[in-house]
Amino acid sequence: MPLQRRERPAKPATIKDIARSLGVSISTVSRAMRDFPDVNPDTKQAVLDMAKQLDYQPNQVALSLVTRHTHSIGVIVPNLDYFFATAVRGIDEIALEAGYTVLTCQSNESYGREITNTQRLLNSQVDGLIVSLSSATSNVDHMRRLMTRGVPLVLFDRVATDLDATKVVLDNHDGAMQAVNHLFEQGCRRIAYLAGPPSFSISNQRKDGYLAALRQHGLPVNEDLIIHCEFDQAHAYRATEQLLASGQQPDAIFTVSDRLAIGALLALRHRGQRVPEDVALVGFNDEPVASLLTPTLSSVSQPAFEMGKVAAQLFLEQLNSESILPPRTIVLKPVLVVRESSLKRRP
Amino acid sequence: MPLQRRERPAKPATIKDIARSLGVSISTVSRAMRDFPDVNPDTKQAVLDMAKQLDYQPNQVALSLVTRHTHSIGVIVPNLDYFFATAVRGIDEIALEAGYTVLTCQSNESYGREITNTQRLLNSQVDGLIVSLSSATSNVDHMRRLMTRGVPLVLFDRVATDLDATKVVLDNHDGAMQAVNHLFEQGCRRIAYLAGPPSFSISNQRKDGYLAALRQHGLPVNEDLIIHCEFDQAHAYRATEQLLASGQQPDAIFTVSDRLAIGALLALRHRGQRVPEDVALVGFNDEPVASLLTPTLSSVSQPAFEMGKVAAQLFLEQLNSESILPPRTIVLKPVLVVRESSLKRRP
DNA sequence: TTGTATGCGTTATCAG
DNA sequence: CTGATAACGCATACAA
Repeated sequence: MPLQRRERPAKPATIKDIARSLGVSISTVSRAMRDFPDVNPDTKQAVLDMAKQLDYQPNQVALSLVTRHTHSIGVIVPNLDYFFATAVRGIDEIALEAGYTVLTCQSNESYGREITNTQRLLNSQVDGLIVSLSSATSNVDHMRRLMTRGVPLVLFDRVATDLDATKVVLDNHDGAMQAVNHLFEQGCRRIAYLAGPPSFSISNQRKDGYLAALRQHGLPVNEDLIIHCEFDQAHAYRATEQLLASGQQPDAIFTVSDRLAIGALLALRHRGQRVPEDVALVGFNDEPVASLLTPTLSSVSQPAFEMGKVAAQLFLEQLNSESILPPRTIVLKPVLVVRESSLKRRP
Repeated sequence: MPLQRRERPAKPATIKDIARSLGVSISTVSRAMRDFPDVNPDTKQAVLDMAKQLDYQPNQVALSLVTRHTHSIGVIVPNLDYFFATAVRGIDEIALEAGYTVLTCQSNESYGREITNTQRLLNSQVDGLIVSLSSATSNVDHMRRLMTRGVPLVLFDRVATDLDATKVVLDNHDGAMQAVNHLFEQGCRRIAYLAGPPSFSISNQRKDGYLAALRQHGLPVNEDLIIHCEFDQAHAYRATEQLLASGQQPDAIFTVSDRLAIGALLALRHRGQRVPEDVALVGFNDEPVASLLTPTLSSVSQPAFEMGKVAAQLFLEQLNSESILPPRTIVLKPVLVVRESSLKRRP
């Protein structure tokens, strides 16, 4: 006895089917469907009825082949953590109301995957790309090629300095300065910086801000208080332990992300250091978890949602322009959110 | 003086361009590109060279129009929180190695958006859909229509009971029982259940497990200890306050998600209730935040990544089958992770 | 081994 | 108001 198997249903109806069963030409159907002026109301109604009856759905692929655009935006992000998930929502928001569909891919912090994703999205004929680079990406020739080919492109957050493209970024320098200034005001003088990988541009911009703030307050720069580590909690934990074990006792740690701050917090706790009494702590990103930690974590807040929205707006602007617009960079301002982890003095 | 404007670059090269500049026919080019057996090695090399020289990229849209499939999978999720972001990574993992691209859309817990997304993805000719339903979705006719049209479909996590489709779900009943059993063993006898909206099937399955566990232990069911609220922290906070104010003092709260558990935890803390001494707490999802709370949160862990992978596998299986496979449901088992918030007794 | 012709579903141009 | 027909970029059956 054969397995229960339902049959494949009939192929989807096309305008051709509508035309045939109505005895009119396909061009008439095409026009009727698209609400053209010069079409007999009766035939139009008949077409619409038949379309409904046959459950007609326009084939976007065929349409794209003709019009050469798909009304879709390719988005490539390194991962879908809180920050990027929020930014993607921002992109989605704007895209949706403009009638665009957002196709999101994760590069998983891999250069190879970023290239694959770029290739695939492009072959799928997305109308352009909004990209945040993977941490492993140092060579941006693949992005450069896009621009050469005239593909609309907007980079956000993780951008390449040596690429002359439209960008949306955070003022990382300023964010770091806010954090360090705050720590200074709290009486901290030996402020450590827990950084990401040395190749990571965002991390370096924040480092510059950190250094600038130290200079501004006449504090010496102690290279031993600047630690680089991979971008996850476990590495931050080890890096912090190392820092404490080295005898370089800091009285504050500023980290390049909340995730690293969490690693640092756990290490501090493990070593019996009180936060903020012994060591104050400030993170970056202001993820929801910040307010749930004990102590609650001070953090530099990024307008992730806004960032996504702006990126999408710039993208659409570029798309709708006749000529290629000269690249520009929008810089958004971060805001320091002070919580318990850095409050040594009550005001 | 006119604005600086670069010109639009030339249109992308097609096989036709290659053919013309080589003086061969397009079919020869087509065959050479795809490594067909019967093509002269010399011409083949010439084609490949020219393709590189012209920076030829195959037009996926045109190809799709012919082959009737796009090698892409549409994914619709209610949001991109930790659970879904992880599940999407799982889908991505499997899809990538099978040569498929994943196009992710968020319904934002909106029924309307879910329909729009379905429509758009379908018109983009994705080869099928992997969907987790929005919380606002009660009518699943749009999914039913997909199935009628023979569109491969896999539902995961948030599925519809009245839809005979292929599904990947968690054994929610079992997860809830594990949680309540554990609380019972810890000496809790007045165990409250903080539920999601009454229409929410996952919430109800967990409720059934909760009730079953109570029965199993001979505990009475107290309807006042079952509270429904919206799916966010703020509502959970209010609901918990209400529960405490009502005089129905529970000695444990089991919540339908970690997010609700956090709301409950904050409310308990605010009311001066100690966790776990006065009220034990167990959440659901085991998000990373669980181990960062104070006290650390016991939670029922879902294999989100695995769930995504299985969903993608079932999807591909369906896609590669000649006939339409009879729908089946894969049930994954949750694991209770015990942490401080529910440990009244040290073993 | 290579070329020709046709079709995928739709829009657009040009005649009726 | 309506109908042919070419075109979009590619694959493929059929010829040569």
